[in-house]
Amino acid sequence: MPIRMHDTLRRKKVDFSTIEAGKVSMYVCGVTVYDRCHLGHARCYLSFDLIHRWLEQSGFDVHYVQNFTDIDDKIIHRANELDGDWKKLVDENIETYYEDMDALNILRADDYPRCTDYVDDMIRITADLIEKGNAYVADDGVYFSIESAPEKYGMLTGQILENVRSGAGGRVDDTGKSKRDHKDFALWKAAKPGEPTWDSPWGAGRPGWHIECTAMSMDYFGAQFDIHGGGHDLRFPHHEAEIFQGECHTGCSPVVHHWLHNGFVNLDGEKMSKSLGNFWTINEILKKVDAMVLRFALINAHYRSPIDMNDALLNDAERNYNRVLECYVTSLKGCLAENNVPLPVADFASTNPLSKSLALLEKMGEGFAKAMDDDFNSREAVAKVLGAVREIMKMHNSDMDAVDSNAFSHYAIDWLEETAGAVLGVLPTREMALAEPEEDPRKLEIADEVDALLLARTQARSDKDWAKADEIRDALHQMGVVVTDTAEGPTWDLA
RNA sequence: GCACGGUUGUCAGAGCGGCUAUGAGCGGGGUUGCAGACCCUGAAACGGGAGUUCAAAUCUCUCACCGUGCUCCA
Repeated sequence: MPIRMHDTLRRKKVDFSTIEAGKVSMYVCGVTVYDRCHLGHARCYLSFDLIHRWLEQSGFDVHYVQNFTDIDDKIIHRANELDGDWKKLVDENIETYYEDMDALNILRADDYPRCTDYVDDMIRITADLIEKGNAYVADDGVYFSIESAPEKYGMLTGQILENVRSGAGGRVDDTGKSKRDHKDFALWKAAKPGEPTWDSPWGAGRPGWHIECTAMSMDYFGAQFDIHGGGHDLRFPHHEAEIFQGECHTGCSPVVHHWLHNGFVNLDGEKMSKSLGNFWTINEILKKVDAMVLRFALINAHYRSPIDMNDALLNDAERNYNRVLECYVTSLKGCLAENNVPLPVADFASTNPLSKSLALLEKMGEGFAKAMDDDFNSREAVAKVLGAVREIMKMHNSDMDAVDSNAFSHYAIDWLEETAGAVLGVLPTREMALAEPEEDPRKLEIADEVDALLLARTQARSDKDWAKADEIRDALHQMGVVVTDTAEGPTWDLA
């Protein structure tokens, strides 16, 4: 079954086909490194991580390129607010970018080009566009002329040339004064005092934002490539500008065969933005929430739909994630020996519960693949994993004989590692899963006191002195300790 | 104004022509002194109107409402 994906340009799901059989060229717009990454970046690169993983899992050899925009107005402004050293600012933020993404178990792209390494290419492409009559030199830079290719306007977003708001009023940037038309966009910005500059045939200056991605993607992939991704907000004008540049420069139409855009993150129903003060950096949120729980929460939604991030969503994710984890650990502990016993044939109609269960899990596995094939529907895929977890736990809790239990545990581990592990990326390593959790120092401090109280409570319970037992439990609550009674006796943890 | 997307039970949110998911919540049961956790089980929805069809949450038209973009943005 072919993979289907939603192409922004064609505005529908299409069967995925590659330029070269078995290989995928994928370019995703990276971050402008003027600050730490926030939740929105996490969502974007997580979306494409899932796409990356599923394409690999489906047998494609994926060449994944993601850039860093390391020169731009915001970087210059931010550096000037600090010590003026934009290179230092850029390096620091690239460093923390990797830290944040690694924490979220996002697989590295194959290449992370920086746009300042591509200024020569951008100059070459700009010169070619001028020669072809698609761009013109003005007082303060070089601009792409929309009028030279009006048929390409609004391809991604359906903007109609006449309707785009006229006037460039309100631009923070004071370049753009000598544009012939307000819709034209800068390919090269003439030098301004105090800014980093590069030499060019049009004098000193620096490249425009849009031309970067064209230069870098073409360097890796040539005139055409399979997938171009990015945040929903980049469709206009950034990606439309790329279509103008790339297609006019190469003469290829299309340059990009599949346009993929991920949805945004809202916070408590409001758009996440700095002006509203509801910006969460990944770094901040990971102080409160386990990275795998955050990952689980973010993939538990289709990549194109907006996510409303709130505590309920995170609590939900935590509960479900722990369920998956528990199932994995139980299965790992269930493997007592090498598996050399064949499992029974999977059969829904069988009276053997193991055989029936295997049939169910097989079907869940197929459902998982079907969900991912259908425009990378990770939410549906997560649902299949949770369904399988329920089934696996049911079997673990049933009275299988030791041989079956061992064989089933091996099967369950394979199932989970292929889906929740390799594709969804939410399983820890086997070693980490089996490792005893490190004791919280706060817990050790009060352990003796708590144990003494629990002992008294156990005594009270066996005396059926419920009032006293509950009194002790309340006292423990006051200390921030939660008691849970199990068949093996009471256990406790910090709230 | 233009464009794109959406409106499904209490909530979140899949479903893309013939049973409807999943999770939380709620009801019943089990386990439990109780609570929690866990397990089993149940009820409950397709924005309004029209059309196509043997059959519509699903396709078409229409109305209403919501979100996002049109400016640097993942």
